[in-house]
Amino acid sequence: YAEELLDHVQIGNPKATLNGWPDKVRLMQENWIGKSEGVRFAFPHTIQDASGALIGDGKMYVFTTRADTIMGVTFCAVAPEHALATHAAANNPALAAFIEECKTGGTTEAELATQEKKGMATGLSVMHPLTGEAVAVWVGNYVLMSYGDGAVMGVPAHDERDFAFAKKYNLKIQQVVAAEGESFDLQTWADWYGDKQRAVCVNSGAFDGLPYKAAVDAVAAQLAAKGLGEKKTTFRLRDWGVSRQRYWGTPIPIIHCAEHGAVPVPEQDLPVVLPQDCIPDGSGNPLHKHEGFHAGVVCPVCGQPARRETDTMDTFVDSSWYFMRYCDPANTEKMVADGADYWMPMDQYIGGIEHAILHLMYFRFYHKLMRDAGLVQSDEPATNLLCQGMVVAETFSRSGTDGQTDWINPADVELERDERGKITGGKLRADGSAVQLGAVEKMSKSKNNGVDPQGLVDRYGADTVRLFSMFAAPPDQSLEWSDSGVEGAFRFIKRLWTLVNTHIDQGPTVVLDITSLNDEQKEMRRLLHDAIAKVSDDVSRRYTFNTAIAAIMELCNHLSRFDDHSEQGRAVQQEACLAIVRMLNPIIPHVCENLWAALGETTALYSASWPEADEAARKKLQLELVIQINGKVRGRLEASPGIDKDSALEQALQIENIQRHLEGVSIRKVILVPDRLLNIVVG
RNA sequence: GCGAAAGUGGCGGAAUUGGUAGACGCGCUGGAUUUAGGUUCCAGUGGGGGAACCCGUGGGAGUUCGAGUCUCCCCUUUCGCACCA
Repeated sequence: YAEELLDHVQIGNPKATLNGWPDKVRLMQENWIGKSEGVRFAFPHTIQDASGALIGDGKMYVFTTRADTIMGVTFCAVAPEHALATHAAANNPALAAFIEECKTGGTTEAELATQEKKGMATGLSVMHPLTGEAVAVWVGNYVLMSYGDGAVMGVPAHDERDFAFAKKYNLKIQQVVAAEGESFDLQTWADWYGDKQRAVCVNSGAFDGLPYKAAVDAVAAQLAAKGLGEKKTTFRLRDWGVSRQRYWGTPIPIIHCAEHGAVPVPEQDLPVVLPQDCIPDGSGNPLHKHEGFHAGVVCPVCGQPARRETDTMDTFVDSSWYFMRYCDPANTEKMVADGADYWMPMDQYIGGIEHAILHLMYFRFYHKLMRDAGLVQSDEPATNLLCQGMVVAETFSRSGTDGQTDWINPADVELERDERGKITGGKLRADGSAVQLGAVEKMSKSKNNGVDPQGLVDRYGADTVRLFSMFAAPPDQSLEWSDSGVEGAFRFIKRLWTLVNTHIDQGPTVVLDITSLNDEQKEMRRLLHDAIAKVSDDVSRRYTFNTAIAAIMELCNHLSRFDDHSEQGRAVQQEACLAIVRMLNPIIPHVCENLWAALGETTALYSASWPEADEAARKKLQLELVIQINGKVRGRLEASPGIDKDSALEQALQIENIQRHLEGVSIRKVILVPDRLLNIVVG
């Protein structure tokens, strides 16, 4: 499935269907799948093992993306675990010791990054597939058994790692690729040596003059003619071993019989259920030692006593399709039923970035597997993906009595600020002692900077905590926790409550008659319907709930200044209040349900429709045109929408400040951005 | 080492298609109310300057009438991968 997993997720691939996924995740999956197109070919040899058989049938296979440089091969390197390495080490204690050293080498990131490229000659040689020359085989600590065939061709002139290796061990460096305007220097590596784009073959006989792609094709054709190789696509993605020696996983329904081997549990005996009394003691496979799990188990074929499979499945197996059970919760007969056809693929999946290449790869793979088993109709499990950010908070510390750092919870700290308001440190609430301000970090037990939302829910209510969480940052960014930010959210809710109730206290309103409104009332409605349009777009398309809330706050600020107690003025207020309550309902539902009823509505708020922007109401009566001179703002003027360049310029020239800036210079050009700005270019 | 993203006031963040940088909120300053604290309300709040104005989106170049936004180089931070032939 590697190819299909790549095609559907790859950015820019015509077959891609996951365009609603973040680019970051798509790229991570692409790199993880690691598709690499090249040539797999063999170096023939006559090396025999102890029994006299040819090792690998006399062929040492390698994989390369640079077949065009095949005439520059001056050595080969194999992984320490390679059969040829093992063979050579049998009579070579120094080599055996080197191989052991490679195996014990560190595998941490830091160790790998600094680890030196090391090797040792095996004394063996293989034959170059095209020239027939002998090529020495080395063991290299940088060659991975798990990728390709565990062996590589060494072309030091055109691979940076091979170059370093050849320098270190005095191996021959043979230039076989040239680039226009560059000269090759045996002493120092230059980036162009390995650049496919600029490469043209030289010193390569029949291939001379060919650019990269043509040379690869020609080399592959020659190798194929000799029966030694062909073009091949290699993937970094490997098989998924689903079994685990764990108690807590889905049992694998297999019975092991001494005579018949691994036999599937008959369907009528499914499901195999985990024993409830198994207590893992940390040693060995817990189910293997649990006799009750095997009691009475017989081979389905011969009926003789047998034992169950004791490995369980990786929990990633379960998380790869659990969500489809929600589509048909009452169905007890099938793995998935008709509901999955209706609901899948899911429109929006939300999860942390930490799942980018584990769960999110497994569940895509498993979905394709289920599709090919006829269980689901779709190709992919989720159309859109949102990776939410983490919650972070400031850290506070002080030195403890024994010299170690004590981390103080932010809830116990009184902040100290300088006159600008910058936080400089803090004091412990309990005893007033100074604490040191640290970095803003992911909430954790070790840094003691976690905040319990329950305490805030008790104090301010769930709506306040919800509002702050949505307002503090866009959902895909990390959210910095701030107690004063929570208080700000609480203040807004109180202001909203006062705003709506002040309106309600003035009594019932009449039906809005938009034809009879004055300019101020029209302007208030324009602000309202602009806000509805923005909030609708933010919530449904952009998922920027923080800016949606900001737009509603702004609208509330305008509405509290709209002091119109006329019948139609109050009708406008009623329209605005009802729209605000509906827009805020998903975020602060408890408050909104109350306000909705108080505004005189008798149906439930959750069944009310989302407000729609009235485009006619959004037309501006007057607008402010910014006047720039050479791109700098020098004035503004009140204008009617659709004002043309000439009349805008004419009016702009009346402005005193504009006149001053035009003294002694001539106008070269005038640019009008309709209804926004006028730029006068002078020189 | 490779790949990706980001860098905007004191802070979280806004600026959606190259068109008024700093929306909204926090914090801070001043004022009103209050016995006081808290709450609430009003005004101010990027920097410099008396003002006109100048400077300002990590640094440096460039494209453009116009750049936070586009291009190139550099710096820093964060994330991902790990010798991938």
